[in-house]
Amino acid sequence: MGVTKTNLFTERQNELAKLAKGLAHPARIAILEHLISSNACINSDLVQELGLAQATISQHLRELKDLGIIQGNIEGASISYCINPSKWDEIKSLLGGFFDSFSGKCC
Amino acid sequence: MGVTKTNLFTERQNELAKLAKGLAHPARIAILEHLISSNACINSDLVQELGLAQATISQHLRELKDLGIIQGNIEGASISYCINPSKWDEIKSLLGGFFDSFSGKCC
DNA sequence: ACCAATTATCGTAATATTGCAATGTAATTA
DNA sequence: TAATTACATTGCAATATTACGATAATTGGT
Repeated sequence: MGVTKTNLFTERQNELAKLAKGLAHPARIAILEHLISSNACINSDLVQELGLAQATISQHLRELKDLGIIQGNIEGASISYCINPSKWDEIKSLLGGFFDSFSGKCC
Repeated sequence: MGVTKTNLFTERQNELAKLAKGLAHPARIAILEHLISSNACINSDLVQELGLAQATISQHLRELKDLGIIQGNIEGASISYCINPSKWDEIKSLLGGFFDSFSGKCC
């Protein structure tokens, strides 16, 4: 039904899936890459950089912000978005732990 | 439009997003965790383990298979699914590289 | 050949996501 | 204060995802 049965899964499984979903769009990957390389930037930069409409970028930024992956500092009339370092580390170790849990032996 | 403008992004960005999308559902996380801990298992096990219908599990397995994350070996009437070690490593290093690209310094 | 078990596929309904034009809001400048 | 700039939000259309019943397709045993 397009509705995920969240209650069937562990909190960790839901959390991992939610974070993965945050990364599950090339525009959001591109935004994060741009934030990383620019070491902070603003929405209008991104509209130039990617070829998407301002409303669309704003929507993607909101998703990343809601997940806590990025944070926006109001800077006069514009907003300076950047990576949230602590959340970034949290996700990194959560995903890292997941991928490390496979021993490499199989079948 | 619910349609991703793939052409706007780099191959790497699209690849990362596609892999993340594969992990972007708790059922698929649960399937992978189960495959890891069981060191191979079959669909009917998963139907017991998770509380989803057989058709739904089969659909999630197909997605993971299409991405190359898992592989299925026919074993009599049933199928023994397991992690694809080389693809697992590939994803691990791709994602790892992405998360390592952030220096930790910001704003 | 027949039947049961296992998995895949099809069809369909419910919901989610993506994208953008239009509009709203807040700070900035003229 | 009116115009401008920079984002955010709303509303909507197109498409994707999730879930499952029904129904194939394949294999194993009788």
